[in-house]
Amino acid sequence: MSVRNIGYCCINLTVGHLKTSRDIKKATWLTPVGIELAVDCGIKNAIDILEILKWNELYGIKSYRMSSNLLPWMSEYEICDLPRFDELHQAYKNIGNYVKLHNHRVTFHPGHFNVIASLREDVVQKSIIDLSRHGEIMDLMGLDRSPFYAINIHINSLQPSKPEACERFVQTFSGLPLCVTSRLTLENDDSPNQYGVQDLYDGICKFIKVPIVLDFLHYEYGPDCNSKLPEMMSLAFSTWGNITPLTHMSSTRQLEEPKARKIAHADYIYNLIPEHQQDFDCELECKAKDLALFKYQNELQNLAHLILK
DNA sequence: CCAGGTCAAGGGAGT
DNA sequence: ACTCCCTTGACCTGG
Repeated sequence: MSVRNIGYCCINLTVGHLKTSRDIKKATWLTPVGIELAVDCGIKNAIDILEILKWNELYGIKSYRMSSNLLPWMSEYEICDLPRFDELHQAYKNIGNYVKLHNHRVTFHPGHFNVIASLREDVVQKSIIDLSRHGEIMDLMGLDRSPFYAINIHINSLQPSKPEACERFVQTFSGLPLCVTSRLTLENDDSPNQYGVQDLYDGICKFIKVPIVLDFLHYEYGPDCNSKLPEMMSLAFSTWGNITPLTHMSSTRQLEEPKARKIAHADYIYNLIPEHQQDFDCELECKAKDLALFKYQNELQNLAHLILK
């Protein structure tokens, strides 16, 4: 087996009381106590992240994507200026210590509003701030500045053209803080018009050190779909140096709801994660979260049992 | 207390 | 032109 660690994203459906995306709405944020409410959410979210990691450890799960809603409205302030910052920092340090002690891998997947290649300067600036906060939180956790702890995004712009958007991405990248550039990764898209592994490699990775996160479902529907998957895996994995590459796995929702759009994610996985001679980690993007991970592992065991017989 | 409406944000694709 | 999809369901109000 070349898949080393399989993880899930953000929500644990088994332990229902743990929440890591406590948030406040704009109207609440704008009240005089908005900032206290925001940091209170942040501290509670961080405490629950640690509880989820402990639960993961109990079940042998070493890979976990953290929510990007960890700290409400974080683009609106400097984290170190928050009231109760020491308390928040301690909660983050506890996470980082646990991650390192038990060899877990945690990542971020910041939202689609981050478009650092955007033609709109205001969008670029907001994206830089949001990505910086993600990097700063990982710094506060004491996590290495390495794409092992990936901050993974899409290019998310085709304007004014693919090559020019890549150029803008490369330019903006050089202005990002080290806490981001040292961890930033790029994921292949799910549409033939957008960015495949080859596009990312040619347009970005030849110029700056940004590893490619290969999403197996997106590969099916993206520009690379006529290429051989093993070759695309080799190409994506070659961008990781000596760091274990990260991948994403999911199944199309059409297998559960024929009328759903093919790029929508299913509750569970219906295909095996592809194999490769090189080890890699894999985050499952399933609506059923940890339940999907267990179901996949159980089916794998059944399969192995049948093969052995 | 619960159900339902609503929520900061970009961009592209499907209808 | 409008809705849905991606990332993260959870907040908040009115009954």
